Amino acid sequence: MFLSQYTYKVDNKGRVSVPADFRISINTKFFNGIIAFRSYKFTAIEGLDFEKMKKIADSLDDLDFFSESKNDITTSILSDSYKLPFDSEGRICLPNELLKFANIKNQATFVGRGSSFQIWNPVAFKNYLQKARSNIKKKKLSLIIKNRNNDGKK
Amino acid sequence: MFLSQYTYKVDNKGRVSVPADFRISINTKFFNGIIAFRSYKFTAIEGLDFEKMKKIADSLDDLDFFSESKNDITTSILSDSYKLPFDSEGRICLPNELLKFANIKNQATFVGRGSSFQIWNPVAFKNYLQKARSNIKKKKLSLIIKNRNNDGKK
DNA sequence: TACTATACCATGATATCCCATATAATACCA
DNA sequence: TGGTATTATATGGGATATCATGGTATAGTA
Repeated sequence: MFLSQYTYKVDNKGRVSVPADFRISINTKFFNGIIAFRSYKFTAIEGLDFEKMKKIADSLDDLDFFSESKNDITTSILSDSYKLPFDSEGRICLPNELLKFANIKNQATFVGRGSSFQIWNPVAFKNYLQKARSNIKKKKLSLIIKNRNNDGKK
Repeated sequence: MFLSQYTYKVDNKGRVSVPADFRISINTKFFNGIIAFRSYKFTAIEGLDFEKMKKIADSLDDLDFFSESKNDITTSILSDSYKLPFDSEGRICLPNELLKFANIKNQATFVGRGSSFQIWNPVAFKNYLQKARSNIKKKKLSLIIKNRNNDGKK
């Protein structure tokens, strides 16, 4: 499980160390590295392991070359994804297209999200985190939701 | 699994390098190359390996023998498909008929789609990708996928 | 013979591997 | 508990191999 946050340097080759703690959570049976793609909600990079991406791909793949609706999704998820292998030091090399999208330059923040993680511009993430916290305080939504989930739903 | 996109040059003989990353995903047990045919939904070329083509052929074979439309599909897929072998450098030679159909001239973009891939005119694909992205944002399809993933599969 | 297609060889750019070092975390020992 | 040794981890740079691409040669074909 991916937890907490780590901020590391991005060198001039685009290389970043993946947090050692994240690496032990990554299933490297099929591919020794991670899959990365643009987030749909945030200006950040989504990261997960090969196994999880394969599940997503399989659910998209009904070997149906004639279906219309799934084509947009398949294209924008799978064609926009990158296989990023670890080097012997546990680093990955982030492609320019992703760096630009997430506005990452010299530093990157790895953010744990349970079964996946994100890679942010450190400042952007700090801002987002602050906003998220104050939202929670204002509305105290987190508790309400949790309670509703515990009793109300099956 | 075929992921991400690669844009390569097409030389005056019609030769293109198949992305190295795609090559390792291609099952070359039965045929050292790919199968290519016209896409039905896009102005692009569909690509897959021999094994997957065999699965498609088998699944078509199981369909109703007397259904007109399915016979048409079977005929047009199987008779319009090309076996394109790799040369020693991992290139294929795209037939003129496919190049013309997909409007490919000097450059071609290989697009990963999980268990298969497509070959596009780079500009045409860029336009389509942009459209697909905005469609997803509009309709919030990303959520639909996530949900399908969680409960849909056993 | 002319034309096409396939096999073979060459090269430059880029990404990957490998080694070196610093710093932080941990273990060990007094 | 305090201090030192040892390991793990992040980071940097240079060497190496891979890969895309161009060209030439050979075989097949009409």
